Amino acid sequence: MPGTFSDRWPSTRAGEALLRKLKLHSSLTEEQERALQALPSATVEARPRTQPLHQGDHTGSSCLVVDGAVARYKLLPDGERQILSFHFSGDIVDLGSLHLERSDCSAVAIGQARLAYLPHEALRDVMSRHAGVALALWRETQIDAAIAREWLLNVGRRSAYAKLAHLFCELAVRMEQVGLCQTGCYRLAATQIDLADATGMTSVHVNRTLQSLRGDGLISTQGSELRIMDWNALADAGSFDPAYLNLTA
Amino acid sequence: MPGTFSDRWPSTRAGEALLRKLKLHSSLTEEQERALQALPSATVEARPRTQPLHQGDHTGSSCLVVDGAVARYKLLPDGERQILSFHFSGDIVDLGSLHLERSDCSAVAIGQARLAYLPHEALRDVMSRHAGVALALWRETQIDAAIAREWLLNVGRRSAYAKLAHLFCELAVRMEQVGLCQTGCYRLAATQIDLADATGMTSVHVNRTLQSLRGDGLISTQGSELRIMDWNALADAGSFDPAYLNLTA
DNA sequence: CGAAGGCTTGATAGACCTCAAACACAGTGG
DNA sequence: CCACTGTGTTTGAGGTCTATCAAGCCTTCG
Repeated sequence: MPGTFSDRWPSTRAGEALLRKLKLHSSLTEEQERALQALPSATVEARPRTQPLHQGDHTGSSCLVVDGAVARYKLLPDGERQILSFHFSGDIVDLGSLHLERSDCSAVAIGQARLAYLPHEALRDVMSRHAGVALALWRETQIDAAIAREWLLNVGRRSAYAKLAHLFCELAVRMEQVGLCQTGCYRLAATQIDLADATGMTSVHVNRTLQSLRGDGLISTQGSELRIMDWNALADAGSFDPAYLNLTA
Repeated sequence: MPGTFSDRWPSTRAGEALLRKLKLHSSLTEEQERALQALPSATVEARPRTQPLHQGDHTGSSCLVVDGAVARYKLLPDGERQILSFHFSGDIVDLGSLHLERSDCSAVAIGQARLAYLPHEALRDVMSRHAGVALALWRETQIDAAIAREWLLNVGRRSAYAKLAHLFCELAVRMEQVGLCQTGCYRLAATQIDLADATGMTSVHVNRTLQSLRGDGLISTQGSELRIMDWNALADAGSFDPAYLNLTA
Protein backbone atom coordinates (compact mmCIF):
# COMPACT_ATOMS: atom_id res chain seq x y z
CA MET A 1 0.00 0.00 0.00
CA PRO A 2 2.14 2.85 -1.21
CA GLY A 3 -0.59 5.28 -0.29
CA THR A 4 -0.54 4.40 3.37
CA PHE A 5 3.20 4.42 3.36
CA SER A 6 3.43 7.88 1.86
CA ASP A 7 1.05 9.14 4.47
CA ARG A 8 3.22 7.94 7.28
CA TRP A 9 6.42 9.49 5.99
CA PRO A 10 5.09 12.41 4.09
CA SER A 11 7.74 15.04 4.04
CA THR A 12 11.31 13.76 3.99
CA ARG A 13 13.08 14.77 0.84
CA ALA A 14 16.13 13.18 -0.67
CA GLY A 15 18.51 16.10 -0.17
CA GLU A 16 17.42 16.47 3.43
CA ALA A 17 18.18 12.86 4.32
CA LEU A 18 21.56 12.95 2.61
CA LEU A 19 22.47 16.22 4.24
CA ARG A 20 21.63 15.00 7.72
CA LYS A 21 23.73 11.92 7.17
CA LEU A 22 26.79 13.79 5.88
CA LYS A 23 26.65 16.25 8.74
CA LEU A 24 27.21 13.39 11.13
CA HIS A 25 30.87 13.30 10.17
CA SER A 26 31.55 16.39 8.08
CA SER A 27 30.82 20.05 8.50
CA LEU A 28 29.35 21.83 5.51
CA THR A 29 28.91 25.46 4.66
CA GLU A 30 25.46 26.84 4.02
CA GLU A 31 26.29 27.10 0.37
CA GLN A 32 27.27 23.45 0.25
CA GLU A 33 24.10 22.51 2.08
CA ARG A 34 22.02 24.40 -0.44
CA ALA A 35 23.82 22.69 -3.29
CA LEU A 36 23.09 19.29 -1.80
CA GLN A 37 19.44 20.06 -1.18
CA ALA A 38 19.12 21.33 -4.72
CA LEU A 39 20.28 18.01 -6.11
CA PRO A 40 17.76 16.76 -8.64
CA SER A 41 16.35 13.37 -7.79
CA ALA A 42 13.60 11.02 -8.82
CA THR A 43 11.91 9.57 -5.75
CA VAL A 44 10.18 6.22 -6.00
CA GLU A 45 8.36 3.90 -3.67
CA ALA A 46 9.90 0.44 -3.51
CA ARG A 47 7.78 -2.52 -2.45
CA PRO A 48 9.36 -5.11 -0.16
CA ARG A 49 11.78 -7.40 -1.99
CA THR A 50 12.07 -5.18 -5.03
CA GLN A 51 15.58 -4.69 -6.33
CA PRO A 52 16.77 -1.16 -6.90
CA LEU A 53 20.16 -2.34 -8.05
CA HIS A 54 21.48 -5.33 -9.96
CA GLN A 55 25.00 -6.70 -10.13
CA GLY A 56 26.61 -5.69 -13.39
CA ASP A 57 24.31 -2.72 -13.84
CA HIS A 58 25.75 0.31 -15.52
CA THR A 59 23.50 3.07 -14.31
CA GLY A 60 23.84 6.80 -14.59
CA SER A 61 22.58 7.45 -11.10
CA SER A 62 23.11 6.43 -7.51
CA CYS A 63 20.41 5.11 -5.21
CA LEU A 64 19.77 7.03 -1.99
CA VAL A 65 17.61 5.62 0.76
CA VAL A 66 15.08 8.20 1.91
CA ASP A 67 13.00 5.96 4.14
CA GLY A 68 12.97 2.28 4.97
CA ALA A 69 15.88 -0.06 4.55
CA VAL A 70 17.89 -1.59 1.73
CA ALA A 71 20.33 -4.50 1.80
CA ARG A 72 23.21 -4.94 -0.59
CA TYR A 73 24.12 -8.51 -1.45
CA LYS A 74 26.02 -10.90 -3.68
CA LEU A 75 24.92 -14.27 -5.01
CA LEU A 76 26.85 -17.47 -5.54
CA PRO A 77 26.16 -19.59 -8.64
CA ASP A 78 24.34 -22.12 -6.45
CA GLY A 79 21.98 -19.43 -5.17
CA GLU A 80 23.63 -18.82 -1.80
CA ARG A 81 23.34 -15.21 -0.82
CA GLN A 82 25.60 -12.99 1.27
CA ILE A 83 24.23 -9.70 2.48
CA LEU A 84 27.01 -7.11 2.54
CA SER A 85 25.38 -4.19 4.29
CA PHE A 86 22.17 -2.58 5.41
CA HIS A 87 21.31 0.97 4.45
CA PHE A 88 18.94 3.45 6.01
CA SER A 89 17.76 7.00 5.58
CA GLY A 90 20.49 9.14 4.08
CA ASP A 91 22.68 6.26 2.91
CA ILE A 92 23.73 6.10 -0.70
CA VAL A 93 23.62 2.43 -1.57
CA ASP A 94 25.94 2.44 -4.57
CA LEU A 95 28.04 5.52 -4.14
CA GLY A 96 31.03 3.36 -4.97
CA SER A 97 29.97 2.98 -8.56
CA LEU A 98 29.94 6.72 -9.11
CA HIS A 99 33.30 6.53 -10.84
CA LEU A 100 33.32 2.84 -11.65
CA GLU A 101 32.04 1.10 -14.72
CA ARG A 102 29.47 -1.17 -13.19
CA SER A 103 28.09 -2.27 -9.86
CA ASP A 104 29.66 -5.31 -8.25
CA CYS A 105 26.60 -6.18 -6.21
CA SER A 106 22.83 -6.11 -6.08
CA ALA A 107 20.43 -4.53 -3.63
CA VAL A 108 17.00 -5.35 -2.30
CA ALA A 109 14.45 -3.41 -0.29
CA ILE A 110 13.96 -4.77 3.24
CA GLY A 111 10.35 -3.96 3.81
CA GLN A 112 8.76 -0.95 2.17
CA ALA A 113 11.24 1.74 1.21
CA ARG A 114 11.38 5.11 -0.40
CA LEU A 115 14.34 5.65 -2.70
CA ALA A 116 15.74 8.56 -4.63
CA TYR A 117 17.96 8.29 -7.65
CA LEU A 118 20.66 10.93 -7.89
CA PRO A 119 22.11 11.44 -11.37
CA HIS A 120 25.85 10.88 -11.39
CA GLU A 121 26.29 13.95 -13.51
CA ALA A 122 24.68 16.13 -10.86
CA LEU A 123 26.71 14.51 -8.08
CA ARG A 124 29.95 15.00 -9.97
CA ASP A 125 29.02 18.58 -10.66
CA VAL A 126 28.36 19.37 -7.00
CA MET A 127 31.54 17.62 -5.96
CA SER A 128 33.65 19.53 -8.43
CA ARG A 129 32.20 22.86 -7.37
CA HIS A 130 32.30 22.14 -3.62
CA ALA A 131 35.38 20.42 -2.30
CA GLY A 132 33.70 20.06 1.08
CA VAL A 133 30.95 17.96 -0.46
CA ALA A 134 33.47 15.77 -2.24
CA LEU A 135 35.27 15.30 1.05
CA ALA A 136 32.06 14.40 2.86
CA LEU A 137 31.15 11.84 0.22
CA TRP A 138 34.67 10.43 0.36
CA ARG A 139 34.25 9.97 4.09
CA GLU A 140 30.90 8.38 3.51
CA THR A 141 32.40 5.78 1.18
CA GLN A 142 35.25 5.14 3.59
CA ILE A 143 32.91 4.52 6.47
CA ASP A 144 30.99 2.17 4.22
CA ALA A 145 34.23 0.32 3.53
CA ALA A 146 35.12 0.26 7.22
CA ILE A 147 31.77 -1.33 7.98
CA ALA A 148 32.42 -3.98 5.35
CA ARG A 149 35.75 -4.76 7.00
CA GLU A 150 34.12 -5.07 10.40
CA TRP A 151 31.58 -7.43 8.87
CA LEU A 152 34.43 -9.50 7.50
CA LEU A 153 35.66 -9.94 11.04
CA ASN A 154 32.14 -10.65 12.18
CA VAL A 155 31.44 -13.30 9.58
CA GLY A 156 34.89 -14.84 9.62
CA ARG A 157 35.80 -15.03 13.25
CA ARG A 158 32.89 -14.59 15.62
CA SER A 159 30.56 -17.29 16.96
CA ALA A 160 26.93 -17.34 15.92
CA TYR A 161 25.91 -15.78 19.21
CA ALA A 162 28.47 -13.00 18.87
CA LYS A 163 27.65 -12.40 15.22
CA LEU A 164 24.05 -11.54 15.92
CA ALA A 165 24.94 -9.55 19.01
CA HIS A 166 27.40 -7.46 17.03
CA LEU A 167 25.00 -6.93 14.16
CA PHE A 168 22.25 -5.76 16.49
CA CYS A 169 24.64 -3.32 18.17
CA GLU A 170 25.77 -1.85 14.89
CA LEU A 171 22.21 -1.43 13.65
CA ALA A 172 21.20 0.24 16.89
CA VAL A 173 24.00 2.78 16.70
CA ARG A 174 23.56 3.51 13.02
CA MET A 175 19.81 3.81 13.23
CA GLU A 176 20.04 5.97 16.31
CA GLN A 177 22.25 8.37 14.35
CA VAL A 178 19.37 9.06 11.99
CA GLY A 179 16.59 8.95 14.54
CA LEU A 180 15.34 5.45 13.82
CA CYS A 181 16.28 3.96 17.17
CA GLN A 182 15.25 5.22 20.59
CA THR A 183 16.26 3.70 23.89
CA GLY A 184 17.66 0.62 22.20
CA CYS A 185 14.50 -0.13 20.30
CA TYR A 186 14.19 -0.16 16.53
CA ARG A 187 12.19 -1.66 13.70
CA LEU A 188 13.81 -3.63 10.93
CA ALA A 189 11.76 -5.68 8.51
CA ALA A 190 14.56 -8.18 8.05
CA THR A 191 13.53 -11.82 8.20
CA GLN A 192 15.59 -14.44 9.95
CA ILE A 193 16.71 -15.50 6.49
CA ASP A 194 18.05 -11.99 5.95
CA LEU A 195 19.88 -12.08 9.27
CA ALA A 196 21.33 -15.45 8.30
CA ASP A 197 22.57 -14.14 4.97
CA ALA A 198 24.10 -11.12 6.68
CA THR A 199 26.05 -13.19 9.16
CA GLY A 200 26.94 -16.28 7.14
CA MET A 201 24.60 -18.59 9.04
CA THR A 202 21.45 -20.54 8.23
CA SER A 203 18.03 -19.27 9.17
CA VAL A 204 17.46 -22.27 11.43
CA HIS A 205 20.55 -21.50 13.40
CA VAL A 206 19.64 -17.82 13.54
CA ASN A 207 16.33 -18.81 15.04
CA ARG A 208 17.97 -20.88 17.75
CA THR A 209 20.62 -18.28 18.48
CA LEU A 210 17.94 -15.62 18.72
CA GLN A 211 16.26 -17.73 21.35
CA SER A 212 19.48 -17.84 23.33
CA LEU A 213 19.86 -14.08 23.05
CA ARG A 214 16.31 -13.63 24.27
CA GLY A 215 16.69 -16.26 26.95
CA ASP A 216 19.79 -14.54 28.28
CA GLY A 217 17.88 -11.30 28.52
CA LEU A 218 19.98 -9.41 25.97
CA ILE A 219 17.21 -8.61 23.53
CA SER A 220 13.51 -9.07 23.03
CA THR A 221 11.52 -9.03 19.84
CA GLN A 222 7.93 -8.48 18.91
CA GLY A 223 7.08 -8.48 15.27
CA SER A 224 9.73 -6.60 13.38
CA GLU A 225 10.67 -4.60 16.45
CA LEU A 226 13.90 -5.37 18.22
CA ARG A 227 14.50 -4.12 21.72
CA ILE A 228 17.91 -4.24 23.34
CA MET A 229 17.31 -5.18 26.95
CA ASP A 230 20.92 -5.11 28.16
CA TRP A 231 23.20 -2.99 26.04
CA ASN A 232 26.37 -3.73 27.98
CA ALA A 233 25.85 -7.46 27.85
CA LEU A 234 25.00 -7.36 24.16
CA ALA A 235 27.97 -5.20 23.25
CA ASP A 236 30.17 -7.45 25.31
CA ALA A 237 28.81 -10.62 23.71
CA GLY A 238 29.49 -9.17 20.26
CA SER A 239 32.73 -7.44 21.30
CA PHE A 240 31.22 -4.33 19.79
CA ASP A 241 33.36 -1.21 19.59
CA PRO A 242 31.73 1.57 17.54
CA ALA A 243 35.06 3.17 16.63
CA TYR A 244 34.90 1.83 13.09
CA LEU A 245 31.73 3.80 12.45
CA ASN A 246 33.70 7.06 12.74
CA LEU A 247 31.01 8.95 14.55
CA THR A 248 33.21 11.41 16.35
CA ALA A 249 34.47 13.57 13.51
CA MET B 1 69.07 -9.09 5.90
CA PRO B 2 68.03 -5.76 4.51
CA GLY B 3 71.22 -5.54 2.54
CA THR B 4 70.57 -8.64 0.53
CA PHE B 5 67.00 -7.61 0.06
CA SER B 6 67.89 -4.20 -1.27
CA ASP B 7 70.22 -5.78 -3.74
CA ARG B 8 67.52 -7.92 -5.18
CA TRP B 9 64.99 -5.14 -5.72
CA PRO B 10 67.25 -2.24 -6.24
CA SER B 11 65.44 0.32 -8.30
CA THR B 12 61.70 0.51 -7.79
CA ARG B 13 60.66 3.84 -6.38
CA ALA B 14 57.47 4.66 -4.56
CA GLY B 15 56.00 6.98 -7.17
CA GLU B 16 56.71 4.50 -9.92
CA ALA B 17 54.88 1.65 -8.22
CA LEU B 18 51.88 3.83 -7.42
CA LEU B 19 51.76 5.24 -10.91
CA ARG B 20 51.81 1.82 -12.54
CA LYS B 21 48.99 0.69 -10.32
CA LEU B 22 46.78 3.68 -10.97
CA LYS B 23 47.26 3.41 -14.72
CA LEU B 24 45.64 0.00 -14.60
CA HIS B 25 42.26 1.64 -14.25
CA SER B 26 42.70 5.35 -14.86
CA SER B 27 44.40 7.37 -17.55
CA LEU B 28 46.66 10.17 -16.39
CA THR B 29 48.19 13.11 -18.18
CA GLU B 30 51.94 13.50 -18.24
CA GLU B 31 51.64 16.36 -15.83
CA GLN B 32 49.68 14.23 -13.40
CA GLU B 33 52.23 11.44 -13.75
CA ARG B 34 55.04 13.84 -12.94
CA ALA B 35 53.15 15.11 -9.92
CA LEU B 36 52.73 11.58 -8.64
CA GLN B 37 56.34 10.67 -9.19
CA ALA B 38 57.40 13.81 -7.41
CA LEU B 39 55.51 12.81 -4.28
CA PRO B 40 57.82 12.92 -1.32
CA SER B 41 58.13 9.66 0.50
CA ALA B 42 60.20 7.96 3.13
CA THR B 43 61.05 4.44 2.05
CA VAL B 44 61.76 1.83 4.68
CA GLU B 45 62.57 -1.85 4.75
CA ALA B 46 60.13 -3.89 6.78
CA ARG B 47 61.18 -7.22 8.23
CA PRO B 48 58.70 -10.08 8.11
CA ARG B 49 55.95 -9.74 10.73
CA THR B 50 56.64 -6.10 11.43
CA GLN B 51 53.59 -3.90 11.64
CA PRO B 52 53.52 -0.76 9.55
CA LEU B 53 50.07 0.15 10.81
CA HIS B 54 48.19 -0.23 14.07
CA GLN B 55 44.48 -0.04 14.72
CA GLY B 56 43.60 3.29 16.24
CA ASP B 57 46.67 4.97 14.83
CA HIS B 58 46.33 8.57 13.86
CA THR B 59 49.13 9.01 11.37
CA GLY B 60 49.90 11.83 9.03
CA SER B 61 50.89 9.60 6.17
CA SER B 62 49.69 6.62 4.17
CA CYS B 63 51.63 3.42 3.68
CA LEU B 64 52.42 2.40 0.11
CA VAL B 65 53.75 -1.04 -0.70
CA VAL B 66 56.75 -0.75 -2.98
CA ASP B 67 57.85 -4.38 -2.89
CA GLY B 68 56.76 -7.46 -1.01
CA ALA B 69 53.37 -7.97 0.54
CA VAL B 70 51.34 -6.55 3.41
CA ALA B 71 48.19 -7.89 5.04
CA ARG B 72 45.59 -5.77 6.74
CA TYR B 73 43.80 -7.38 9.68
CA LYS B 74 41.57 -6.99 12.70
CA LEU B 75 41.81 -8.70 16.05
CA LEU B 76 39.14 -9.98 18.38
CA PRO B 77 39.55 -9.55 22.15
CA ASP B 78 40.32 -13.27 22.45
CA GLY B 79 43.17 -12.95 19.97
CA GLU B 80 41.38 -14.34 16.93
CA ARG B 81 42.58 -12.61 13.80
CA GLN B 82 40.81 -11.86 10.54
CA ILE B 83 42.93 -10.81 7.59
CA LEU B 84 41.01 -8.28 5.50
CA SER B 85 43.19 -7.92 2.44
CA PHE B 86 46.57 -8.48 0.89
CA HIS B 87 48.50 -5.65 -0.68
CA PHE B 88 51.30 -5.68 -3.24
CA SER B 89 53.47 -3.30 -5.17
CA GLY B 90 51.63 -0.05 -5.82
CA ASP B 91 48.87 -0.61 -3.28
CA ILE B 92 48.25 2.00 -0.64
CA VAL B 93 47.41 0.05 2.48
CA ASP B 94 45.53 2.72 4.39
CA LEU B 95 44.33 5.14 1.77
CA GLY B 96 40.99 5.03 3.49
CA SER B 97 42.28 6.89 6.49
CA LEU B 98 43.44 9.82 4.39
CA HIS B 99 40.36 11.79 5.40
CA LEU B 100 39.41 9.83 8.49
CA GLU B 101 40.48 10.35 12.05
CA ARG B 102 42.12 7.03 12.73
CA SER B 103 42.75 3.66 11.17
CA ASP B 104 40.21 0.95 11.88
CA CYS B 105 42.63 -1.89 11.31
CA SER B 106 46.24 -2.98 11.60
CA ALA B 107 48.70 -4.23 9.01
CA VAL B 108 51.58 -6.67 8.98
CA ALA B 109 54.34 -7.41 6.49
CA ILE B 110 54.01 -10.84 4.89
CA GLY B 111 57.63 -11.69 4.32
CA GLN B 112 60.18 -8.99 3.70
CA ALA B 113 58.68 -5.80 2.29
CA ARG B 114 59.68 -2.35 1.21
CA LEU B 115 57.27 0.38 2.17
CA ALA B 116 56.97 4.06 1.47
CA TYR B 117 55.13 6.55 3.62
CA LEU B 118 53.33 9.27 1.72
CA PRO B 119 52.49 12.37 3.75
CA HIS B 120 48.77 13.05 3.73
CA GLU B 121 49.46 16.70 3.15
CA ALA B 122 51.32 15.95 -0.05
CA LEU B 123 48.61 13.56 -1.23
CA ARG B 124 45.88 16.08 -0.56
CA ASP B 125 47.86 18.73 -2.35
CA VAL B 126 48.31 16.62 -5.47
CA MET B 127 44.67 15.63 -5.42
CA SER B 128 43.47 19.19 -5.14
CA ARG B 129 45.67 20.34 -7.98
CA HIS B 130 44.97 17.36 -10.23
CA ALA B 131 41.37 16.18 -10.40
CA GLY B 132 42.52 13.19 -12.44
CA VAL B 133 44.71 12.00 -9.59
CA ALA B 134 41.88 12.41 -7.12
CA LEU B 135 39.66 10.38 -9.42
CA ALA B 136 42.27 7.65 -9.77
CA LEU B 137 42.69 7.41 -6.01
CA TRP B 138 38.92 7.36 -5.55
CA ARG B 139 38.77 4.42 -7.95
CA GLU B 140 41.58 2.77 -6.05
CA THR B 141 39.68 2.96 -2.78
CA GLN B 142 36.51 1.74 -4.45
CA ILE B 143 38.24 -1.30 -5.87
CA ASP B 144 39.66 -1.94 -2.42
CA ALA B 145 36.13 -1.82 -1.04
CA ALA B 146 34.84 -4.09 -3.81
CA ILE B 147 37.49 -6.64 -2.91
CA ALA B 148 36.41 -6.51 0.72
CA ARG B 149 32.83 -7.20 -0.34
CA GLU B 150 33.91 -10.15 -2.42
CA TRP B 151 35.84 -11.47 0.56
CA LEU B 152 32.70 -11.14 2.64
CA LEU B 153 31.00 -13.48 0.19
CA ASN B 154 34.03 -15.74 0.25
CA VAL B 155 34.23 -15.99 4.01
CA GLY B 156 30.50 -16.10 4.61
CA ARG B 157 29.16 -18.40 1.98
CA ARG B 158 31.79 -20.52 0.28
CA SER B 159 33.09 -23.92 1.36
CA ALA B 160 36.65 -24.29 2.58
CA TYR B 161 37.70 -25.73 -0.76
CA ALA B 162 36.09 -22.88 -2.67
CA LYS B 163 37.45 -20.24 -0.31
CA LEU B 164 41.03 -21.14 -0.98
CA ALA B 165 40.42 -21.61 -4.69
CA HIS B 166 38.88 -18.15 -4.91
CA LEU B 167 41.65 -16.54 -2.90
CA PHE B 168 44.34 -18.08 -5.10
CA CYS B 169 42.58 -16.89 -8.22
CA GLU B 170 42.29 -13.34 -6.93
CA LEU B 171 45.91 -13.23 -5.90
CA ALA B 172 47.01 -14.56 -9.30
CA VAL B 173 45.07 -11.91 -11.18
CA ARG B 174 46.10 -9.05 -8.94
CA MET B 175 49.74 -10.05 -8.84
CA GLU B 176 49.78 -10.58 -12.59
CA GLN B 177 48.59 -6.99 -13.01
CA VAL B 178 51.77 -5.76 -11.43
CA GLY B 179 54.12 -8.33 -12.88
CA LEU B 180 54.39 -10.59 -9.87
CA CYS B 181 52.70 -13.61 -11.42
CA GLN B 182 53.66 -15.33 -14.64
CA THR B 183 51.90 -18.33 -16.18
CA GLY B 184 49.89 -18.88 -13.05
CA CYS B 185 52.88 -18.99 -10.78
CA TYR B 186 53.59 -16.59 -7.95
CA ARG B 187 55.39 -16.27 -4.66
CA LEU B 188 53.62 -15.28 -1.49
CA ALA B 189 55.27 -15.63 1.89
CA ALA B 190 51.93 -16.24 3.59
CA THR B 191 51.86 -19.11 6.06
CA GLN B 192 48.95 -21.49 6.30
CA ILE B 193 47.98 -19.58 9.41
CA ASP B 194 47.77 -16.44 7.29
CA LEU B 195 45.62 -18.21 4.73
CA ALA B 196 43.40 -19.47 7.52
CA ASP B 197 42.97 -15.98 8.94
CA ALA B 198 42.17 -14.63 5.49
CA THR B 199 39.43 -17.16 4.84
CA GLY B 200 37.96 -17.65 8.29
CA MET B 201 39.32 -21.17 8.73
CA THR B 202 41.84 -22.88 11.01
CA SER B 203 45.34 -23.60 9.83
CA VAL B 204 44.79 -27.33 10.26
CA HIS B 205 41.83 -27.25 7.94
CA VAL B 206 43.73 -25.07 5.48
CA ASN B 207 46.42 -27.70 5.43
CA ARG B 208 43.99 -30.46 4.62
CA THR B 209 42.10 -28.45 2.06
CA LEU B 210 45.39 -27.54 0.40
CA GLN B 211 46.11 -31.22 0.10
CA SER B 212 42.79 -31.73 -1.66
CA LEU B 213 43.50 -28.86 -4.01
CA ARG B 214 46.87 -30.37 -4.81
CA GLY B 215 45.48 -33.88 -5.06
CA ASP B 216 42.86 -32.71 -7.54
CA GLY B 217 45.58 -31.19 -9.68
CA LEU B 218 44.39 -27.60 -9.31
CA ILE B 219 47.52 -26.19 -7.74
CA SER B 220 50.98 -27.20 -6.64
CA THR B 221 53.26 -25.61 -4.11
CA GLN B 222 56.93 -25.63 -3.39
CA GLY B 223 58.15 -23.42 -0.63
CA SER B 224 56.36 -20.13 -0.81
CA GLU B 225 55.69 -20.54 -4.53
CA LEU B 226 52.20 -21.35 -5.67
CA ARG B 227 51.57 -22.69 -9.15
CA ILE B 228 48.12 -22.88 -10.63
CA MET B 229 48.02 -26.13 -12.57
CA ASP B 230 44.48 -25.87 -13.92
CA TRP B 231 43.13 -22.35 -14.04
CA ASN B 232 39.70 -23.26 -15.33
CA ALA B 233 39.15 -25.86 -12.68
CA LEU B 234 40.40 -23.56 -9.94
CA ALA B 235 38.28 -20.62 -11.07
CA ASP B 236 35.31 -22.94 -11.30
CA ALA B 237 35.89 -24.40 -7.86
CA GLY B 238 36.05 -20.90 -6.38
CA SER B 239 33.34 -19.51 -8.67
CA PHE B 240 35.83 -16.79 -9.47
CA ASP B 241 34.70 -13.91 -11.68
CA PRO B 242 37.27 -11.09 -11.85
CA ALA B 243 34.65 -8.45 -12.65
CA TYR B 244 34.83 -7.03 -9.13
CA LEU B 245 38.48 -6.15 -9.64
CA ASN B 246 37.49 -3.55 -12.22
CA LEU B 247 40.39 -4.24 -14.54
CA THR B 248 38.78 -3.14 -17.77
CA ALA B 249 38.51 0.60 -17.28
C1' DC C 1 -10.81 -20.13 3.55
C1' DG C 2 -6.81 -21.33 1.19
C1' DA C 3 -2.17 -20.11 -0.04
C1' DA C 4 2.18 -18.23 0.93
C1' DG C 5 5.76 -16.87 3.66
C1' DG C 6 8.00 -16.82 7.85
C1' DC C 7 8.87 -18.89 12.42
C1' DT C 8 9.73 -22.84 15.36
C1' DT C 9 11.04 -27.43 16.57
C1' DG C 10 13.19 -32.13 16.28
C1' DA C 11 16.38 -35.46 14.55
C1' DT C 12 20.37 -36.35 12.03
C1' DA C 13 24.57 -35.45 9.66
C1' DG C 14 28.72 -33.42 8.50
C1' DA C 15 32.02 -29.84 7.88
C1' DC C 16 35.15 -27.89 10.44
C1' DC C 17 37.47 -27.21 14.97
C1' DT C 18 40.33 -28.63 18.97
C1' DC C 19 43.90 -30.90 21.04
C1' DA C 20 48.13 -33.17 20.62
C1' DA C 21 52.17 -34.85 18.73
C1' DA C 22 55.49 -35.68 15.19
C1' DC C 23 58.05 -33.87 11.42
C1' DA C 24 60.73 -30.64 8.51
C1' DC C 25 63.53 -26.87 8.00
C1' DA C 26 66.37 -22.78 8.76
C1' DG C 27 68.99 -20.06 11.83
C1' DT C 28 71.90 -19.91 15.99
C1' DG C 29 75.49 -20.91 18.86
C1' DG C 30 78.85 -23.78 21.12
C1' DC D 1 80.02 -29.80 12.70
C1' DC D 2 76.24 -30.73 15.34
C1' DA D 3 73.02 -30.14 18.92
C1' DC D 4 69.43 -26.64 19.86
C1' DT D 5 65.59 -23.68 19.10
C1' DG D 6 61.78 -21.67 16.80
C1' DT D 7 58.49 -21.59 13.32
C1' DG D 8 55.74 -23.77 10.11
C1' DT D 9 53.74 -28.06 8.21
C1' DT D 10 51.61 -32.45 8.59
C1' DT D 11 48.96 -36.12 10.69
C1' DG D 12 45.66 -38.41 13.93
C1' DA D 13 41.75 -38.76 16.92
C1' DG D 14 37.96 -37.06 18.83
C1' DG D 15 34.46 -33.39 19.56
C1' DT D 16 31.12 -29.78 18.51
C1' DC D 17 29.15 -26.14 16.29
C1' DT D 18 26.44 -25.44 12.65
C1' DA D 19 24.06 -27.24 8.49
C1' DT D 20 20.58 -30.19 6.54
C1' DC D 21 16.24 -32.26 6.21
C1' DA D 22 11.61 -32.39 7.47
C1' DA D 23 7.54 -31.23 9.59
C1' DG D 24 4.21 -28.41 12.08
C1' DC D 25 2.54 -23.90 13.29
C1' DC D 26 1.39 -19.18 12.92
C1' DT D 27 0.27 -14.89 10.66
C1' DT D 28 -0.94 -12.30 6.77
C1' DC D 29 -3.49 -11.50 2.79
C1' DG D 30 -6.04 -12.11 -1.30
